[in-house]
Amino acid sequence: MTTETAAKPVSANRTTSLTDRAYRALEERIVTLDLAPGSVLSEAQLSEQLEIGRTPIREALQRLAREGLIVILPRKGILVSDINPSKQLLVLEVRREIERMMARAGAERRSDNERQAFLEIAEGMENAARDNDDIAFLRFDNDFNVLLARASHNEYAVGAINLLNGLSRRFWYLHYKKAADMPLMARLHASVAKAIAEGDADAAANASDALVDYVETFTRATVGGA
Amino acid sequence: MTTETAAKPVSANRTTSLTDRAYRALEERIVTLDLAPGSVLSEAQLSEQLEIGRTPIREALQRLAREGLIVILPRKGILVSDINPSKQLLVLEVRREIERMMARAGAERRSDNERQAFLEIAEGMENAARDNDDIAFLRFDNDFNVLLARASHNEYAVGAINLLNGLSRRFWYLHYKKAADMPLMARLHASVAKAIAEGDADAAANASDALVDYVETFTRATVGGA
DNA sequence: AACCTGATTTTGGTATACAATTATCAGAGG
DNA sequence: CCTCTGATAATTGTATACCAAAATCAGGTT
Repeated sequence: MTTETAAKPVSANRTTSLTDRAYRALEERIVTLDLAPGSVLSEAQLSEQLEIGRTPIREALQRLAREGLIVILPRKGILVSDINPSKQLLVLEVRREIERMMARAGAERRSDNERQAFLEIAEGMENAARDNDDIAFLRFDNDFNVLLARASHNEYAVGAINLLNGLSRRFWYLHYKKAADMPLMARLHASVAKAIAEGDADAAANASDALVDYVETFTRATVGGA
Repeated sequence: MTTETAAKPVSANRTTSLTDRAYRALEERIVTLDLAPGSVLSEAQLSEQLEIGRTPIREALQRLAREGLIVILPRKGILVSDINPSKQLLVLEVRREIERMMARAGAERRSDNERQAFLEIAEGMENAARDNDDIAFLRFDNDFNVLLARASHNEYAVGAINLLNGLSRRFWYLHYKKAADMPLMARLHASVAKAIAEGDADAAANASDALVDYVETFTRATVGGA
């Protein structure tokens, strides 16, 4: 019963498949622009680089293609998709709906533990805004996304939002340094977290909309600036 | 003109990959309950049945798993997921948001051709309601979904809704004969199509909500009835 | 310049083999 | 009878070699 594998000494994980590892490695490299938009990839090349067979590579690539991070041109090649602000607005159009729904669901369905975690994130976000602490903000932002996914108690909403996360994260990674008002974003996040903690679904929905409003304004600004 | 396999039309297969064909075949069999919930599948068995190698079968299965139609138990097997009304309500919770958004977007962005097509579907739906014509309703329902996906001009919304279509269609296939009020559903569809054709985004959103309201009521009824 | 032509590269797909894990089942022992 | 044990089978995960189809490109020919 108590198969307590206390130590995993050798290689880190037998628990994750090579497909998952390939997916995560490639997603990270694309989102952080290490693999720039327009880059040409090939299964054989990636298989050699990552020291993983073609089968897991293929499966990881198909998932990335579904998420819009790469484009597979049959019998021609694979290329990293370009960053398109107008498409980014379409992504936001969908994110707005799902995030509002998740905020509502979180406010109505969060557990006691989750309520406490939202409060801590709200506090952390307000501190990050006050101290202008980028690192803290990024950490709490990630925590917030994970927590909201869990607290919504809707696996299908999580699946839908995960489909969009890659493109969103990449756009953010490219542009946030330029013109993003981090303290404002942190405060907007704090509002959502607080409303969810308080169980006020309407307030959570409005706060979520306000957050997406700002992100959309920011995104539109990059279109005009281009 | 080379190898004449009498039973198989070899015609249109040049354009679709075997992965797609396997996906479509399996999705159809699962949605129509030909592969019943709880059925145990295996890659080797499917590969033999469909006369397709394991690679395309695997890729199709991973897509089906993402959509929640099957569950892959690593190194154990694959089984067709069960039909769970409470999960179905979670699916609807997400569908409601995306469909409303697509209805809005369709009203604002439909082309002239699409506007005309929506009008034809609205008329067809009203006729189907009047004549109590199930077949016509199913046909127009499919046309409507395809058209709305196109007219929304948002590929990411389409991707998100496609994730949910399998589970929705299966639930519908199982239950619609029992208690669904087809004429009412047809009229609700007609309202959405009409509002989109008229370019009235708010009316389209309200009509979409009304449609999902009915589907949700119907779904809840199956929970109580079970 | 325009047009073949063949080599090369790429993904799509098949077949096979092996590894890791789990289920199954026969049989021994109580 | 029941329970434990160990061998065996079954299943997915992964690697690899190979072929097919299609796109690309570099020459060569006209």
